[in-house]
Amino acid sequence: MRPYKHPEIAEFVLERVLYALSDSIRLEIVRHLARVECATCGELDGGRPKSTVSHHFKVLREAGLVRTESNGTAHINTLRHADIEQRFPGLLSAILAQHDKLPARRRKAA
Amino acid sequence: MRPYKHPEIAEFVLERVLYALSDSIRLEIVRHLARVECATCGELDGGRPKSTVSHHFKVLREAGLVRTESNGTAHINTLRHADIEQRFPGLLSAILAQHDKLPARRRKAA
DNA sequence: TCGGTTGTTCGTAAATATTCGAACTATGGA
DNA sequence: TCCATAGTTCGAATATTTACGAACAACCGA
Repeated sequence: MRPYKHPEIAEFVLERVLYALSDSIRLEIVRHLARVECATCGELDGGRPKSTVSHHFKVLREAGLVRTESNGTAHINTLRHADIEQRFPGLLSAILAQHDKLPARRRKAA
Repeated sequence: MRPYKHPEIAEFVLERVLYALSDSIRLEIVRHLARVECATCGELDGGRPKSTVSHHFKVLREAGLVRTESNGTAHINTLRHADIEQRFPGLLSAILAQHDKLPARRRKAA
């Protein structure tokens, strides 16, 4: 019994994906998942309340960006990188690449 | 005197761009502009009230996706394709390409 | 079985977005 | 000058999102 419904690739909707990624918290989660391959929700909460994080994961799941699977008491999240790539080639790569090439954002020291 | 403020390339914010494109009306406008190169607001209103369309153009302008310039009484809109490409390489192409390769969406006949 | 851990769901309050009519601005032509 | 055209801005109603505490469910170990 799987409590999560993940959309199939054919069901992905571009607007929904873009919307999911238009939130800084969710975009950060996706970037993190792109680096670590998989992680529990707790590892990605950024100190926010569980219910808030759960909401964002739900949005990401329903967009097709994240797959969540139960593993004991923890829930393992993975980025559906290949699925998104198949449906929207180049999209996720462009978004993730953008992050890497923003060197001046956190630099505050002169 | 130019009544519009267009952000510079360095001011583009990914989340804002994604958000602007996460709305079907705005995405449609962008797709249209990608095809025709330039168009007035009226040509892109889809029969909606002017104030509604004006709002969506404002969102697109502030995200950096569209440039609007007055030309007589009409306002000419152009997609800032090169600017977006420079800041977020591959992003807009991926989004626009997606539209072209969706052959099964409107096919309902067996 | 009792707890502790992990995350979901519910309910509600606050913030944001969307829509659209109405009034307004700017431009160009008769 | 007067009028029509093309869009913007304002204001208000509606809808959607977000945030988060509280209650709940599933799982595991002792």
